[in-house]
Amino acid sequence: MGGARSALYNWLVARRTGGTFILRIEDTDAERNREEWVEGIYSSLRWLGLDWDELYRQSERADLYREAAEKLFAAGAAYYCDCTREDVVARTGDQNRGYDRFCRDRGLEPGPGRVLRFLVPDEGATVVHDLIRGEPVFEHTAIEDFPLVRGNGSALFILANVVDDVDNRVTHVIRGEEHLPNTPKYLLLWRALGGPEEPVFAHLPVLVNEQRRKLSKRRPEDRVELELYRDEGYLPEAMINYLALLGWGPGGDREFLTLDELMAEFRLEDVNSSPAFFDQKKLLHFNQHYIAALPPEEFVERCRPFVGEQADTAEFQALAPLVQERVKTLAEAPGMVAFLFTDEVAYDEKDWDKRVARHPDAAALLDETAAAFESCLWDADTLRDAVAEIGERHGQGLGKAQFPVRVAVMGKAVGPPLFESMAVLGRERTLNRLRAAQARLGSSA
RNA sequence: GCCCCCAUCGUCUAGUGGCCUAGGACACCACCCUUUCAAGGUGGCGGCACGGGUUCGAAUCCCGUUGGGGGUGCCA
Repeated sequence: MGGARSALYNWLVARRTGGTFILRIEDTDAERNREEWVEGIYSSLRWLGLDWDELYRQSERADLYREAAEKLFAAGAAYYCDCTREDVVARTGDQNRGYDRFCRDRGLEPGPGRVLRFLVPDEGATVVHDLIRGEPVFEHTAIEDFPLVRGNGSALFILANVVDDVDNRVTHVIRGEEHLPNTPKYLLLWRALGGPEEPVFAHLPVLVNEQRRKLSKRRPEDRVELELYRDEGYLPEAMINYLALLGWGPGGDREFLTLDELMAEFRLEDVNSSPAFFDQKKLLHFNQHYIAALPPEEFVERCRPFVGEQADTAEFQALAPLVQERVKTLAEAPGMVAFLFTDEVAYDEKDWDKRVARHPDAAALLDETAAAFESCLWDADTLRDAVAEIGERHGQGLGKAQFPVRVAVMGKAVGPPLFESMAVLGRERTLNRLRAAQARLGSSA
């Protein structure tokens, strides 16, 4: 989720400035990389509609990184080190102290198991120019001699990133705030590599959960995978809109913006600097709004993965507008229209019990309604008037009187408007269901 | 521990020294509408963390305190 928000902001900046949006797969750690995760990135980005101009994987550029490492070592900007984590902790007595520079002057040559470390200057400080955070200063004494290359010869992420960013002439580094502490290292490396004009940085506020902790894949309840939302029937435009608002606002009282509007109005300089809670409830509200705003034909189209081929029927089409304003996700659509696609109504037993079995006049209501429906005109208004009149005879308002009919025809007490639904269902099927309900009620009584 | 970041209703935000007795949205509550459920409408609840400055005037600028978060990996 955080990555998607970062991607969106990057995409927005690239598109509005005529820049190039580069998708780079940072898979330098072969052991942790999984092909399905990479596929997940592609499909999620495509789902959101964030198209990329260039694509490459760092795992294909190892030669470039090796070359840069050799150059750094030759120039004395980096040195080899054979200390293990345990060695360092044993010497410093501190789990979180960072590397103690033990190997700086040992003159180690490259070799298996030896990491290449960047030699951070003892003096001075590095200033980060950040569009969102101003100019944080990092004293070099507080920066450890960080590793660039693993003992197995592969590049770590910071080396790969700087090499690629120099190579790509990257102008904007827009990423999560958790990377801010890496930035002085990035800058030191950039300069050591003789990079051209430095990029401008924008460190976005992190996305947090209810406990105000950074959203994490490790915590399933954080629900950070986009696929989860796609599969539950969230609309990408709702997700985009909501994500854009996490850390940024268009000013004034507007909240609903299309991708095009975002592109026109988004400014990195206006991004907030404090963490934002990813509120699934508000996302749901956005989704509901976007579903209701869909043209009915498109709603039907988008429901197909959830409703199946039956989504194409004229009955579903006819009811679509009434369904749209009653669902918050596309996944709820089947429950709304299932009654259209069956001959045998599946009763919700609770509703049947409460609204039919224990309804004082259910039997009479069902009988009279069935009789009236035999020959009346078949449109929603007529059907409503008929039931209203029958209800009146029993001293009941339409709100109460419709329940036995509703449960008989649709199987449950909640759903799309009854009379419109019956109009779509047709006389024969409606009558069959009323009779089935009469029989069921009679046999249980 | 050390480094860095952050601080307006519960949440996301508007607000960039006077337009603020702080506006909107989500959530929540009430009422209206109503064929269920929704949607919609109206109203309500609720906030500038605290303390010092600067200024005629501060939510807005400065300092400090407190609180929260991130980093501190041969992960990214």
